[in-house]
Amino acid sequence: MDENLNLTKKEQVIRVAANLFREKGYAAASMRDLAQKLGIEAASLYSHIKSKEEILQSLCFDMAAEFRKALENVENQKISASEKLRIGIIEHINVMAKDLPSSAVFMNEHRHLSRPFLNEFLLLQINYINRFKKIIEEGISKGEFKMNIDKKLAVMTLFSSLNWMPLWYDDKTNAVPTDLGEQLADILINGLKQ
Amino acid sequence: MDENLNLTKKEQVIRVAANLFREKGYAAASMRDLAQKLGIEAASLYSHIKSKEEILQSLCFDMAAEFRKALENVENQKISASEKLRIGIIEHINVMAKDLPSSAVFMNEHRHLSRPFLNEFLLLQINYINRFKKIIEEGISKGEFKMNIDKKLAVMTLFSSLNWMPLWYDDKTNAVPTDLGEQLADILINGLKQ
DNA sequence: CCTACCGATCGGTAGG
DNA sequence: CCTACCGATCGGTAGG
Repeated sequence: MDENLNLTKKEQVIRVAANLFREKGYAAASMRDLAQKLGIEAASLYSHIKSKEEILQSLCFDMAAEFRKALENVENQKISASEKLRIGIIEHINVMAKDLPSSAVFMNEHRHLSRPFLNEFLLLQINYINRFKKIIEEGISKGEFKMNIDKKLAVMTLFSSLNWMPLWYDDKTNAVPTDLGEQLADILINGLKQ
Repeated sequence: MDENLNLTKKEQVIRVAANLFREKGYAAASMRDLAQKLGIEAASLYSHIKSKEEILQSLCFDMAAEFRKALENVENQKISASEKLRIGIIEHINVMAKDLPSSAVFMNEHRHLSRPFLNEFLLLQINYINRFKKIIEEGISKGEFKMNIDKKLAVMTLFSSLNWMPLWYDDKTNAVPTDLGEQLADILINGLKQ
């Protein structure tokens, strides 16, 4: 079944939960489903985790931390805005590709976080988006990007493409993550047009 | 509360349900929630609808039909592929803007359809995506678009941007739908670069 | 459209 | 990690 690798039992629970939450959605996935996939009784889950929501919190905030870390390495480099955008996209996609189920949960299920965790999560997300927006603004002010772009639309287009990827990307048939990132950056920066 | 307009009671139920499903997700939204928003008892809902899922089916398949209809008007025009793509995007966004809650449900909640409805829905969706893919392929073969584009990536980028829009678009602060469509088409076709 | 209610399932706990 | 179980809530029906 699932490889043990070097994961603690708690990590295994969270890993299997990520797959389940992605598949059925958080609300529709029951702890009994999760227990069954792990080969134990539902009550036994609670020796490893405090609650169903604790799992969701781990998944959402751990992914958020990964994304933030990856972007930090990009922002302070002395390169053009297009280059920053390109590398930022590649890094984001690489983070997702390392854990597609968690990425899908991060994107689609975070709304089931309870307060105050939901608010905290949304703040992190807005902050991350704004950092990409600044890169786009830098590109505009330096004359690399067109002046008349709708910045909000541009950044939401970028994020939509990035976040949707875990829903259709397949390791087996698609390009390796870095190539995919390169191509996505190329489409957004240079367009489809010849 | 909610305007009556000229809607039948069933249509009112479905309309309020769209808002509720968008807000909480289909699985987490209860029929008691829905009844409360309508000012009636949960049991009374069943004089108007057969089941919770019937509502989801209406929402998903009605939106699907709207999208298909809009695209048909575009495909057979004798215009360039870029023009078809541009108009196709604008039409898609106009359909969504007419009913943002249903659009959000269409995008995010269709996976809760039971079989065989889920399969039927997915076929419609794949068909629709393929029709956009053909426009992109036409653009490539006619030399309008770059030859070395990853067609699947291009079409998924397009769809991600389109489908994500109901989650952030706000009638009050954002551009009118047609302008938004124009700008999105411009970003995808011409890119951000100066 | 209501009251009254059903069986099923939910997340979680007690105690070992 | 298990058995046994809890109160709450779910979608839905019967009968008016």
